[in-house]
Amino acid sequence: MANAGPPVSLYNTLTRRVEPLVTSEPGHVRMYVCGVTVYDLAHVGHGRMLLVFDVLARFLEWVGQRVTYVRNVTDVEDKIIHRAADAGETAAALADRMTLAFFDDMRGLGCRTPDVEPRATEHVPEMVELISRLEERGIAYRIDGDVYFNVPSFPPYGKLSNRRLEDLQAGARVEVAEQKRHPSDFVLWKGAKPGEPTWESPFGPGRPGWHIECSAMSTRYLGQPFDLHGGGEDLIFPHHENEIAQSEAASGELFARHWVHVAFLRLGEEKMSKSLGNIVTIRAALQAHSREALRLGLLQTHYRSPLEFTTVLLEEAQRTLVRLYDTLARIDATGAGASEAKDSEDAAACRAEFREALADDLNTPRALAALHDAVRAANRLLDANRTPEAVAVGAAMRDCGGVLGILQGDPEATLACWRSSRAAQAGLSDAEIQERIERRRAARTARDFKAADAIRQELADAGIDLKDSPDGTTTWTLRRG
RNA sequence: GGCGGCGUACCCAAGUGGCUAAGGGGAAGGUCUGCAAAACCUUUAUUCGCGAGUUCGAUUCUCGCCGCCGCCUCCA
Repeated sequence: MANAGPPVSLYNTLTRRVEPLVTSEPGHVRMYVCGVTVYDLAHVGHGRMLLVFDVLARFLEWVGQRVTYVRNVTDVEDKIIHRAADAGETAAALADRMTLAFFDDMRGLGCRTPDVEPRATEHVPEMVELISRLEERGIAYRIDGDVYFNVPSFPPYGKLSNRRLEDLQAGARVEVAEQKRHPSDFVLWKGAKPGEPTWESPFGPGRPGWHIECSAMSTRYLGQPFDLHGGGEDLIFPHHENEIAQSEAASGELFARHWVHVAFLRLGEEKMSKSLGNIVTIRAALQAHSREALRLGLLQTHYRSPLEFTTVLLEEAQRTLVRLYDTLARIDATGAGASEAKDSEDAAACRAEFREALADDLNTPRALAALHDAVRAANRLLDANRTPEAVAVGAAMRDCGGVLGILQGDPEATLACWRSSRAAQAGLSDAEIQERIERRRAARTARDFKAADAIRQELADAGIDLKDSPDGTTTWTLRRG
Protein backbone atom coordinates (compact mmCIF):
# COMPACT_ATOMS: atom_id res chain seq x y z
CA MET A 1 0.00 0.00 0.00
CA ALA A 2 1.20 3.47 -0.78
CA ASN A 3 -0.74 6.25 0.80
CA ALA A 4 1.59 9.17 0.50
CA GLY A 5 1.73 11.03 -2.75
CA PRO A 6 -0.21 13.29 -5.07
CA PRO A 7 -3.96 12.83 -5.45
CA VAL A 8 -5.18 10.44 -8.10
CA SER A 9 -6.08 12.39 -11.22
CA LEU A 10 -7.83 11.18 -14.32
CA TYR A 11 -8.95 12.68 -17.57
CA ASN A 12 -12.64 13.53 -17.32
CA THR A 13 -14.49 13.37 -20.62
CA LEU A 14 -17.12 15.69 -19.17
CA THR A 15 -14.69 18.57 -18.62
CA ARG A 16 -12.08 17.47 -21.17
CA ARG A 17 -9.33 17.92 -18.61
CA VAL A 18 -7.25 15.82 -16.29
CA GLU A 19 -8.58 16.49 -12.82
CA PRO A 20 -8.38 14.97 -9.35
CA LEU A 21 -10.83 12.20 -8.71
CA VAL A 22 -13.31 13.65 -6.23
CA THR A 23 -15.58 11.24 -4.40
CA SER A 24 -18.86 11.75 -2.56
CA GLU A 25 -17.46 9.99 0.45
CA PRO A 26 -13.78 10.63 1.15
CA GLY A 27 -11.71 7.50 0.76
CA HIS A 28 -14.39 5.54 -1.05
CA VAL A 29 -14.61 5.33 -4.83
CA ARG A 30 -17.83 4.10 -6.36
CA MET A 31 -17.22 3.13 -9.96
CA TYR A 32 -19.42 1.73 -12.69
CA VAL A 33 -18.09 0.29 -15.90
CA CYS A 34 -20.15 -0.63 -18.94
CA GLY A 35 -19.30 -4.25 -19.50
CA VAL A 36 -20.22 -6.29 -22.53
CA THR A 37 -23.27 -7.41 -24.40
CA VAL A 38 -23.21 -11.16 -24.27
CA TYR A 39 -24.03 -12.20 -27.81
CA ASP A 40 -20.55 -13.44 -28.71
CA LEU A 41 -17.12 -14.06 -27.21
CA ALA A 42 -15.31 -11.01 -25.87
CA HIS A 43 -12.30 -9.86 -27.89
CA VAL A 44 -9.02 -8.25 -26.92
CA GLY A 45 -10.48 -4.81 -27.51
CA HIS A 46 -12.94 -5.45 -24.72
CA GLY A 47 -10.04 -6.93 -22.83
CA ARG A 48 -8.04 -3.74 -23.04
CA MET A 49 -10.90 -1.65 -21.74
CA LEU A 50 -11.68 -4.04 -18.91
CA LEU A 51 -8.03 -4.32 -18.04
CA VAL A 52 -7.67 -0.56 -17.71
CA PHE A 53 -10.46 -0.42 -15.17
CA ASP A 54 -9.09 -3.48 -13.43
CA VAL A 55 -5.79 -1.69 -12.98
CA LEU A 56 -7.57 1.47 -11.91
CA ALA A 57 -9.51 -0.42 -9.22
CA ARG A 58 -6.36 -2.18 -8.02
CA PHE A 59 -4.45 1.07 -7.96
CA LEU A 60 -7.12 2.92 -6.01
CA GLU A 61 -7.08 0.18 -3.41
CA TRP A 62 -3.31 0.20 -3.39
CA VAL A 63 -3.31 3.87 -2.45
CA GLY A 64 -5.70 3.14 0.37
CA GLN A 65 -9.09 3.87 -1.15
CA ARG A 66 -12.08 1.67 -0.63
CA VAL A 67 -13.49 0.72 -4.02
CA THR A 68 -16.97 -0.40 -4.92
CA TYR A 69 -16.75 -1.64 -8.47
CA VAL A 70 -19.89 -2.42 -10.45
CA ARG A 71 -19.74 -3.82 -13.96
CA ASN A 72 -22.88 -4.79 -15.81
CA VAL A 73 -23.68 -7.61 -18.17
CA THR A 74 -26.12 -6.72 -20.92
CA ASP A 75 -28.07 -9.90 -21.43
CA VAL A 76 -31.09 -8.65 -23.34
CA GLU A 77 -30.51 -6.76 -26.55
CA ASP A 78 -31.29 -6.88 -30.28
CA LYS A 79 -28.10 -8.66 -31.24
CA ILE A 80 -28.59 -11.38 -28.68
CA ILE A 81 -32.12 -11.95 -29.92
CA HIS A 82 -31.10 -12.06 -33.57
CA ARG A 83 -28.06 -14.21 -32.99
CA ALA A 84 -30.05 -16.66 -30.92
CA ALA A 85 -32.80 -16.83 -33.51
CA ASP A 86 -30.24 -17.61 -36.23
CA ALA A 87 -28.71 -20.34 -34.10
CA GLY A 88 -32.08 -21.78 -33.16
CA GLU A 89 -31.65 -21.28 -29.44
CA THR A 90 -33.38 -19.00 -26.98
CA ALA A 91 -31.96 -15.58 -26.27
CA ALA A 92 -31.64 -16.50 -22.62
CA ALA A 93 -29.64 -19.63 -23.42
CA LEU A 94 -27.23 -17.74 -25.65
CA ALA A 95 -26.84 -14.97 -23.12
CA ASP A 96 -26.19 -17.43 -20.30
CA ARG A 97 -23.63 -19.30 -22.30
CA MET A 98 -21.80 -16.14 -23.31
CA THR A 99 -21.98 -14.70 -19.82
CA LEU A 100 -20.20 -17.75 -18.46
CA ALA A 101 -17.65 -17.53 -21.25
CA PHE A 102 -17.11 -13.88 -20.41
CA PHE A 103 -16.52 -14.62 -16.73
CA ASP A 104 -14.13 -17.30 -17.80
CA ASP A 105 -12.22 -14.84 -19.99
CA MET A 106 -12.02 -12.36 -17.16
CA ARG A 107 -10.52 -15.03 -14.96
CA GLY A 108 -8.11 -15.88 -17.75
CA LEU A 109 -7.04 -12.27 -17.96
CA GLY A 110 -6.61 -12.20 -14.22
CA CYS A 111 -9.10 -9.40 -13.68
CA ARG A 112 -10.33 -8.70 -10.19
CA THR A 113 -13.98 -9.67 -9.86
CA PRO A 114 -16.17 -6.57 -9.53
CA ASP A 115 -18.14 -6.22 -6.32
CA VAL A 116 -21.39 -6.43 -8.25
CA GLU A 117 -22.01 -7.75 -11.77
CA PRO A 118 -25.64 -6.91 -12.35
CA ARG A 119 -27.49 -8.39 -15.31
CA ALA A 120 -30.05 -6.35 -17.16
CA THR A 121 -32.68 -9.06 -17.09
CA GLU A 122 -32.59 -9.08 -13.32
CA HIS A 123 -33.23 -5.36 -13.02
CA VAL A 124 -36.21 -4.72 -15.21
CA PRO A 125 -38.36 -3.41 -12.33
CA GLU A 126 -35.79 -0.69 -11.59
CA MET A 127 -35.78 0.30 -15.24
CA VAL A 128 -39.56 0.39 -15.40
CA GLU A 129 -39.60 2.62 -12.38
CA LEU A 130 -37.12 5.02 -13.95
CA ILE A 131 -39.10 5.16 -17.17
CA SER A 132 -42.27 5.82 -15.19
CA ARG A 133 -40.63 8.73 -13.48
CA LEU A 134 -39.58 10.17 -16.83
CA GLU A 135 -43.11 9.75 -18.06
CA GLU A 136 -44.51 11.53 -15.01
CA ARG A 137 -42.20 14.42 -15.70
CA GLY A 138 -43.44 14.63 -19.27
CA ILE A 139 -40.04 13.70 -20.70
CA ALA A 140 -40.98 10.28 -22.00
CA TYR A 141 -43.85 9.55 -24.36
CA ARG A 142 -45.53 6.44 -25.70
CA ILE A 143 -46.16 5.47 -29.28
CA ASP A 144 -47.53 2.11 -30.35
CA GLY A 145 -46.27 0.25 -27.32
CA ASP A 146 -42.81 1.88 -27.41
CA VAL A 147 -41.67 4.53 -24.97
CA TYR A 148 -39.26 7.24 -26.11
CA PHE A 149 -37.12 9.80 -24.37
CA ASN A 150 -37.76 13.27 -25.71
CA VAL A 151 -34.30 14.74 -26.10
CA PRO A 152 -35.23 18.44 -26.57
CA SER A 153 -36.85 18.40 -23.13
CA PHE A 154 -33.39 17.89 -21.60
CA PRO A 155 -31.44 21.02 -22.58
CA PRO A 156 -28.00 19.89 -21.37
CA TYR A 157 -28.12 17.02 -23.87
CA GLY A 158 -24.76 16.76 -25.61
CA LYS A 159 -22.62 17.97 -22.73
CA LEU A 160 -20.59 14.78 -22.51
CA SER A 161 -19.91 14.28 -26.19
CA ASN A 162 -19.66 17.99 -26.92
CA ARG A 163 -22.40 17.89 -29.48
CA ARG A 164 -25.27 20.18 -30.22
CA LEU A 165 -28.64 18.90 -31.21
CA GLU A 166 -28.53 20.86 -34.45
CA ASP A 167 -25.23 19.26 -35.43
CA LEU A 168 -26.65 15.83 -34.84
CA GLN A 169 -29.57 16.50 -37.11
CA ALA A 170 -27.36 17.86 -39.84
CA GLY A 171 -25.17 14.79 -39.78
CA ALA A 172 -27.82 12.17 -39.33
CA ARG A 173 -27.18 9.44 -41.83
CA VAL A 174 -29.74 7.09 -40.53
CA GLU A 175 -33.31 7.37 -41.51
CA VAL A 176 -35.41 8.38 -38.61
CA ALA A 177 -38.29 6.37 -37.31
CA GLU A 178 -41.04 8.73 -38.36
CA GLN A 179 -43.10 8.29 -35.27
CA LYS A 180 -40.46 9.91 -33.08
CA ARG A 181 -41.08 13.54 -32.11
CA HIS A 182 -37.46 14.44 -32.57
CA PRO A 183 -34.85 12.61 -34.63
CA SER A 184 -32.57 12.27 -31.61
CA ASP A 185 -35.22 10.79 -29.36
CA PHE A 186 -34.25 7.31 -28.28
CA VAL A 187 -36.17 4.32 -27.10
CA LEU A 188 -36.62 3.54 -23.41
CA TRP A 189 -38.99 0.62 -23.79
CA LYS A 190 -39.59 -1.53 -26.83
CA GLY A 191 -43.08 -2.93 -27.26
CA ALA A 192 -43.29 -6.71 -27.33
CA LYS A 193 -42.76 -8.57 -30.57
CA PRO A 194 -43.54 -12.24 -31.10
CA GLY A 195 -40.76 -14.55 -30.04
CA GLU A 196 -38.83 -11.92 -28.12
CA PRO A 197 -38.16 -11.83 -24.39
CA THR A 198 -40.94 -9.84 -22.78
CA TRP A 199 -41.72 -8.28 -19.43
CA GLU A 200 -44.97 -6.78 -18.19
CA SER A 201 -44.97 -3.06 -17.48
CA PRO A 202 -47.28 -0.09 -17.04
CA PHE A 203 -46.54 0.76 -20.68
CA GLY A 204 -47.56 -2.68 -21.83
CA PRO A 205 -45.51 -5.80 -22.45
CA GLY A 206 -42.05 -5.35 -23.91
CA ARG A 207 -38.37 -5.08 -23.08
CA PRO A 208 -36.04 -2.29 -22.00
CA GLY A 209 -33.97 -0.20 -24.39
CA TRP A 210 -30.22 -0.46 -24.11
CA HIS A 211 -29.37 2.79 -22.36
CA ILE A 212 -31.85 2.55 -19.54
CA GLU A 213 -30.22 -0.48 -17.93
CA CYS A 214 -27.02 1.34 -17.03
CA SER A 215 -28.91 4.29 -15.60
CA ALA A 216 -30.99 1.98 -13.46
CA MET A 217 -28.32 -0.45 -12.34
CA SER A 218 -25.55 2.03 -11.63
CA THR A 219 -27.65 4.14 -9.28
CA ARG A 220 -29.25 1.05 -7.80
CA TYR A 221 -25.88 -0.06 -6.47
CA LEU A 222 -23.94 3.17 -6.20
CA GLY A 223 -26.49 5.89 -5.53
CA GLN A 224 -26.60 9.17 -7.35
CA PRO A 225 -24.39 10.91 -8.04
CA PHE A 226 -21.68 8.27 -8.03
CA ASP A 227 -18.02 8.91 -8.59
CA LEU A 228 -16.74 7.34 -11.75
CA HIS A 229 -18.33 5.95 -14.86
CA GLY A 230 -16.27 4.28 -17.53
CA GLY A 231 -16.27 2.33 -20.75
CA GLY A 232 -14.89 2.25 -24.26
CA GLU A 233 -14.73 5.57 -26.06
CA ASP A 234 -17.39 4.54 -28.55
CA LEU A 235 -19.88 4.62 -25.71
CA ILE A 236 -19.51 8.38 -25.22
CA PHE A 237 -22.14 8.91 -27.84
CA PRO A 238 -24.90 8.03 -27.75
CA HIS A 239 -24.86 5.54 -24.89
CA HIS A 240 -23.38 7.60 -22.09
CA GLU A 241 -24.96 10.79 -23.31
CA ASN A 242 -28.31 9.07 -23.12
CA GLU A 243 -27.62 7.64 -19.69
CA ILE A 244 -26.93 11.14 -18.42
CA ALA A 245 -30.12 12.43 -20.03
CA GLN A 246 -32.26 9.70 -18.50
CA SER A 247 -30.83 9.85 -15.02
CA GLU A 248 -30.50 13.59 -14.70
CA ALA A 249 -33.86 14.34 -16.28
CA ALA A 250 -35.56 11.87 -13.96
CA SER A 251 -33.92 13.04 -10.76
CA GLY A 252 -32.79 16.58 -11.40
CA GLU A 253 -29.46 15.55 -9.92
CA LEU A 254 -26.00 14.97 -11.33
CA PHE A 255 -25.58 11.39 -12.56
CA ALA A 256 -21.85 10.68 -12.34
CA ARG A 257 -18.93 12.95 -11.52
CA HIS A 258 -16.04 11.57 -13.49
CA TRP A 259 -16.22 9.95 -16.92
CA VAL A 260 -13.33 7.81 -18.09
CA HIS A 261 -13.09 6.37 -21.59
CA VAL A 262 -10.57 3.95 -23.01
CA ALA A 263 -9.30 4.36 -26.57
CA PHE A 264 -9.64 1.62 -29.13
CA LEU A 265 -7.53 -1.32 -29.83
CA ARG A 266 -6.82 -1.67 -33.50
CA LEU A 267 -6.02 -4.63 -35.62
CA GLY A 268 -4.11 -3.39 -38.59
CA GLU A 269 -5.19 0.12 -39.34
CA GLU A 270 -8.72 -0.35 -38.18
CA LYS A 271 -10.66 -0.45 -34.99
CA MET A 272 -11.12 -3.99 -33.77
CA SER A 273 -14.81 -4.58 -33.98
CA LYS A 274 -17.23 -7.36 -34.45
CA SER A 275 -18.99 -5.64 -37.30
CA LEU A 276 -15.71 -5.25 -39.17
CA GLY A 277 -14.92 -8.88 -38.49
CA ASN A 278 -11.30 -8.21 -37.50
CA ILE A 279 -11.45 -9.87 -34.15
CA VAL A 280 -9.04 -11.66 -31.87
CA THR A 281 -10.92 -13.15 -28.95
CA ILE A 282 -9.48 -13.00 -25.48
CA ARG A 283 -9.33 -16.75 -25.31
CA ALA A 284 -7.48 -17.01 -28.61
CA ALA A 285 -4.95 -14.45 -27.41
CA LEU A 286 -4.50 -16.35 -24.15
CA GLN A 287 -3.86 -19.51 -26.06
CA ALA A 288 -0.96 -17.96 -27.94
CA HIS A 289 0.44 -15.78 -25.16
CA SER A 290 0.80 -15.82 -21.42
CA ARG A 291 -1.74 -13.97 -19.34
CA GLU A 292 0.91 -11.61 -18.05
CA ALA A 293 2.23 -10.85 -21.52
CA LEU A 294 -1.25 -9.98 -22.68
CA ARG A 295 -1.80 -7.70 -19.71
CA LEU A 296 1.58 -6.05 -20.04
CA GLY A 297 1.27 -5.67 -23.79
CA LEU A 298 -2.04 -3.91 -23.43
CA LEU A 299 -0.74 -1.68 -20.65
CA GLN A 300 2.38 -0.57 -22.49
CA THR A 301 0.42 2.21 -24.12
CA HIS A 302 -1.51 4.89 -22.30
CA TYR A 303 -5.22 4.08 -22.14
CA ARG A 304 -6.27 7.21 -24.04
CA SER A 305 -4.14 6.41 -27.07
CA PRO A 306 -5.16 3.96 -29.73
CA LEU A 307 -3.13 0.80 -29.61
CA GLU A 308 -2.37 -1.53 -32.45
CA PHE A 309 -2.60 -5.17 -31.46
CA THR A 310 0.33 -7.08 -32.95
CA THR A 311 2.38 -10.17 -32.31
CA VAL A 312 5.46 -8.03 -31.86
CA LEU A 313 3.74 -6.14 -29.07
CA LEU A 314 3.09 -9.32 -27.13
CA GLU A 315 6.48 -10.84 -27.82
CA GLU A 316 8.12 -7.72 -26.49
CA ALA A 317 5.93 -7.87 -23.41
CA GLN A 318 6.88 -11.50 -22.90
CA ARG A 319 10.56 -10.63 -23.21
CA THR A 320 10.13 -7.91 -20.61
CA LEU A 321 8.44 -10.34 -18.25
CA VAL A 322 11.24 -12.84 -18.61
CA ARG A 323 13.71 -10.12 -17.70
CA LEU A 324 11.65 -9.11 -14.67
CA TYR A 325 11.19 -12.68 -13.48
CA ASP A 326 14.85 -13.52 -14.18
CA THR A 327 15.82 -10.79 -11.80
CA LEU A 328 13.31 -11.89 -9.17
CA ALA A 329 14.64 -15.42 -9.53
CA ARG A 330 18.17 -14.13 -9.02
CA ILE A 331 17.04 -12.47 -5.82
CA ASP A 332 15.27 -15.63 -4.63
CA ALA A 333 18.36 -17.66 -5.42
CA THR A 334 20.34 -15.75 -2.82
CA GLY A 335 18.19 -17.48 -0.26
CA ALA A 336 17.62 -14.22 1.56
CA GLY A 337 14.13 -13.96 3.03
CA ALA A 338 11.88 -10.95 3.26
CA SER A 339 12.97 -10.39 6.86
CA GLU A 340 16.46 -9.67 5.62
CA ALA A 341 15.31 -6.88 3.33
CA LYS A 342 17.01 -3.60 3.91
CA ASP A 343 15.17 -0.63 2.55
CA SER A 344 17.08 1.10 -0.13
CA GLU A 345 16.75 4.27 -2.10
CA ASP A 346 16.04 2.20 -5.17
CA ALA A 347 13.08 0.42 -3.64
CA ALA A 348 11.61 3.67 -2.39
CA ALA A 349 12.19 5.36 -5.74
CA CYS A 350 10.46 2.54 -7.55
CA ARG A 351 7.36 2.75 -5.36
CA ALA A 352 7.22 6.52 -5.42
CA GLU A 353 7.68 6.87 -9.16
CA PHE A 354 5.26 4.04 -9.86
CA ARG A 355 2.63 5.61 -7.66
CA GLU A 356 3.12 9.05 -9.12
CA ALA A 357 2.88 7.75 -12.67
CA LEU A 358 -0.42 6.00 -12.10
CA ALA A 359 -1.79 8.90 -10.07
CA ASP A 360 -1.17 11.02 -13.15
CA ASP A 361 -4.02 9.87 -15.36
CA LEU A 362 -3.11 6.22 -15.00
CA ASN A 363 0.12 6.57 -16.92
CA THR A 364 1.00 2.89 -17.21
CA PRO A 365 3.93 3.32 -19.66
CA ARG A 366 5.61 5.64 -17.18
CA ALA A 367 4.85 3.25 -14.32
CA LEU A 368 6.48 0.49 -16.32
CA ALA A 369 9.60 2.58 -16.71
CA ALA A 370 9.80 2.69 -12.90
CA LEU A 371 9.75 -1.10 -12.90
CA HIS A 372 12.52 -1.20 -15.48
CA ASP A 373 14.63 1.13 -13.38
CA ALA A 374 14.05 -1.15 -10.43
CA VAL A 375 15.23 -4.20 -12.36
CA ARG A 376 18.48 -2.57 -13.26
CA ALA A 377 18.95 -1.40 -9.69
CA ALA A 378 18.28 -4.88 -8.34
CA ASN A 379 20.78 -6.49 -10.70
CA ARG A 380 23.41 -3.94 -9.80
CA LEU A 381 22.85 -4.52 -6.12
CA LEU A 382 23.14 -8.26 -6.65
CA ASP A 383 26.36 -7.80 -8.63
CA ALA A 384 27.68 -5.78 -5.71
CA ASN A 385 26.58 -8.44 -3.20
CA ARG A 386 24.25 -5.96 -1.54
CA THR A 387 21.63 -8.65 -1.14
CA PRO A 388 19.41 -7.11 1.56
CA GLU A 389 18.84 -4.03 -0.57
CA ALA A 390 18.20 -6.15 -3.65
CA VAL A 391 15.59 -8.08 -1.70
CA ALA A 392 13.87 -4.81 -0.88
CA VAL A 393 13.86 -3.78 -4.53
CA GLY A 394 12.44 -7.16 -5.47
CA ALA A 395 9.67 -6.69 -2.94
CA ALA A 396 8.89 -3.27 -4.41
CA MET A 397 8.75 -4.79 -7.88
CA ARG A 398 6.30 -7.44 -6.77
CA ASP A 399 4.26 -4.90 -4.88
CA CYS A 400 3.97 -2.57 -7.88
CA GLY A 401 3.54 -5.50 -10.24
CA GLY A 402 0.50 -6.53 -8.27
CA VAL A 403 -1.22 -3.32 -9.24
CA LEU A 404 -0.77 -4.25 -12.89
CA GLY A 405 -1.62 -7.87 -12.22
CA ILE A 406 1.86 -9.18 -13.03
CA LEU A 407 4.86 -10.59 -11.14
CA GLN A 408 2.74 -12.43 -8.60
CA GLY A 409 3.93 -15.92 -9.51
CA ASP A 410 6.91 -17.78 -8.13
CA PRO A 411 9.74 -16.69 -10.46
CA GLU A 412 11.37 -20.07 -11.05
CA ALA A 413 8.06 -21.86 -11.45
CA THR A 414 6.71 -19.21 -13.81
CA LEU A 415 9.85 -19.23 -15.94
CA ALA A 416 9.88 -23.02 -16.02
CA CYS A 417 6.29 -23.04 -17.13
CA TRP A 418 6.96 -20.60 -19.96
CA ARG A 419 10.06 -22.53 -20.98
CA SER A 420 8.22 -25.81 -21.27
CA SER A 421 5.30 -24.44 -23.18
CA ARG A 422 7.53 -22.67 -25.65
CA ALA A 423 9.87 -25.60 -25.99
CA ALA A 424 6.84 -27.70 -26.81
CA GLN A 425 6.01 -25.21 -29.54
CA ALA A 426 9.53 -25.67 -30.85
CA GLY A 427 8.90 -29.43 -30.87
CA LEU A 428 11.18 -30.39 -28.00
CA SER A 429 10.23 -31.82 -24.65
CA ASP A 430 11.96 -30.98 -21.40
CA ALA A 431 13.43 -34.47 -21.32
CA GLU A 432 14.93 -34.17 -24.80
CA ILE A 433 16.56 -30.92 -23.91
CA GLN A 434 17.83 -32.31 -20.65
CA GLU A 435 19.36 -35.25 -22.47
CA ARG A 436 21.32 -32.91 -24.75
CA ILE A 437 22.47 -30.84 -21.81
CA GLU A 438 23.79 -33.98 -20.18
CA ARG A 439 25.69 -35.04 -23.31
CA ARG A 440 27.16 -31.58 -23.58
CA ARG A 441 28.19 -31.61 -19.95
CA ALA A 442 30.11 -34.81 -20.55
CA ALA A 443 31.83 -33.29 -23.57
CA ARG A 444 32.76 -30.17 -21.65
CA THR A 445 34.17 -32.19 -18.79
CA ALA A 446 36.34 -33.92 -21.35
CA ARG A 447 37.21 -30.43 -22.65
CA ASP A 448 35.84 -31.45 -26.03
CA PHE A 449 34.52 -27.98 -26.75
CA LYS A 450 33.91 -28.74 -30.38
CA ALA A 451 31.35 -31.41 -29.52
CA ALA A 452 29.91 -29.26 -26.76
CA ASP A 453 29.46 -26.32 -29.09
CA ALA A 454 27.85 -28.53 -31.70
CA ILE A 455 25.15 -29.45 -29.19
CA ARG A 456 24.77 -25.86 -28.16
CA GLN A 457 24.34 -24.89 -31.78
CA GLU A 458 21.80 -27.60 -32.36
CA LEU A 459 19.68 -26.27 -29.51
CA ALA A 460 20.27 -22.69 -30.56
CA ASP A 461 18.83 -23.54 -33.95
CA ALA A 462 15.66 -24.55 -32.11
CA GLY A 463 15.70 -21.21 -30.33
CA ILE A 464 17.04 -22.55 -27.07
CA ASP A 465 19.87 -20.80 -25.28
CA LEU A 466 21.95 -22.59 -22.70
CA LYS A 467 23.30 -20.90 -19.64
CA ASP A 468 26.26 -22.34 -17.77
CA SER A 469 26.58 -21.39 -14.14
CA PRO A 470 29.85 -21.22 -12.23
CA ASP A 471 28.93 -24.34 -10.26
CA GLY A 472 28.91 -26.42 -13.43
CA THR A 473 25.17 -26.78 -13.88
CA THR A 474 23.48 -25.75 -17.08
CA THR A 475 20.02 -24.28 -17.47
CA TRP A 476 18.24 -23.26 -20.60
CA THR A 477 15.92 -20.54 -21.79
CA LEU A 478 14.00 -19.89 -24.92
CA ARG A 479 15.74 -17.16 -26.80
CA ARG A 480 14.00 -13.89 -26.11
CA GLY A 481 12.00 -12.84 -29.06
C1' G B 1 -20.84 18.40 -43.20
C1' G B 2 -20.31 18.48 -37.39
C1' C B 3 -17.31 16.80 -33.15
C1' G B 4 -12.73 14.60 -31.32
C1' G B 5 -7.87 12.29 -31.35
C1' C B 6 -3.11 11.14 -33.26
C1' G B 7 1.80 12.00 -36.19
C1' U B 8 8.55 11.80 -31.10
C1' A B 9 14.96 7.53 -33.26
C1' C B 10 15.08 1.18 -37.03
C1' C B 11 10.45 -0.58 -33.90
C1' C B 12 7.23 0.20 -29.38
C1' A B 13 6.46 4.46 -26.26
C1' A B 14 6.44 8.64 -22.16
C1' G B 15 7.13 13.77 -21.75
C1' U B 16 8.15 19.23 -21.36
C1' G B 17 7.41 26.72 -22.99
C1' G B 18 14.11 27.12 -21.72
C1' C B 19 18.17 22.71 -17.47
C1' U B 20 20.97 15.74 -20.40
C1' A B 21 13.58 14.77 -25.14
C1' A B 22 11.91 9.00 -19.89
C1' G B 23 11.78 3.76 -20.51
C1' G B 24 11.81 -0.85 -23.39
C1' G B 25 13.14 -3.68 -27.86
C1' G B 26 16.79 -3.91 -31.71
C1' A B 27 21.79 -2.76 -33.26
C1' A B 28 27.18 -1.71 -32.12
C1' G B 29 31.39 -1.86 -28.62
C1' G B 30 33.16 -3.37 -23.68
C1' U B 31 33.36 -6.38 -18.75
C1' C B 32 32.35 -11.48 -17.47
C1' U B 33 32.75 -16.59 -19.99
C1' G B 34 36.65 -22.27 -22.80
C1' C B 35 32.85 -20.18 -26.19
C1' A B 36 28.08 -18.50 -25.10
C1' A B 37 23.64 -16.94 -22.40
C1' A B 38 22.15 -13.71 -18.51
C1' A B 39 23.75 -9.42 -15.99
C1' C B 40 26.33 -4.81 -15.86
C1' C B 41 28.79 -0.48 -18.49
C1' U B 42 29.03 2.63 -23.03
C1' U B 43 27.05 4.27 -27.78
C1' U B 44 22.50 4.79 -30.85
C1' A B 45 16.79 11.69 -32.01
C1' U B 46 21.47 19.14 -32.12
C1' U B 47 15.81 16.68 -32.81
C1' C B 48 9.96 15.82 -31.92
C1' G B 49 4.76 15.25 -39.80
C1' C B 50 5.28 20.11 -42.97
C1' G B 51 4.87 25.64 -43.21
C1' A B 52 3.98 30.17 -40.78
C1' G B 53 2.90 33.00 -36.24
C1' U B 54 3.12 34.33 -30.77
C1' U B 55 7.57 34.50 -27.52
C1' C B 56 13.94 36.55 -25.34
C1' G B 57 13.14 31.18 -26.35
C1' A B 58 8.41 26.00 -29.01
C1' U B 59 8.83 19.55 -29.99
C1' U B 60 5.47 21.64 -26.20
C1' C B 61 0.86 27.52 -27.34
C1' U B 62 -1.96 29.62 -32.07
C1' C B 63 -3.22 29.21 -37.32
C1' G B 64 -2.89 26.68 -42.02
C1' C B 65 -1.53 22.28 -44.71
C1' C B 66 -0.47 16.99 -45.32
C1' G B 67 -1.21 11.99 -43.50
C1' C B 68 -3.73 8.46 -40.31
C1' C B 69 -7.74 7.15 -36.94
C1' G B 70 -12.40 7.45 -34.29
C1' C B 71 -17.54 9.19 -33.12
C1' C B 72 -21.95 11.32 -35.40
C1' U B 73 -25.94 4.13 -36.63
C1' C B 74 -25.38 -1.40 -33.02
C1' C B 75 -20.39 -1.36 -31.13
C1' A B 76 -15.63 -1.66 -25.39
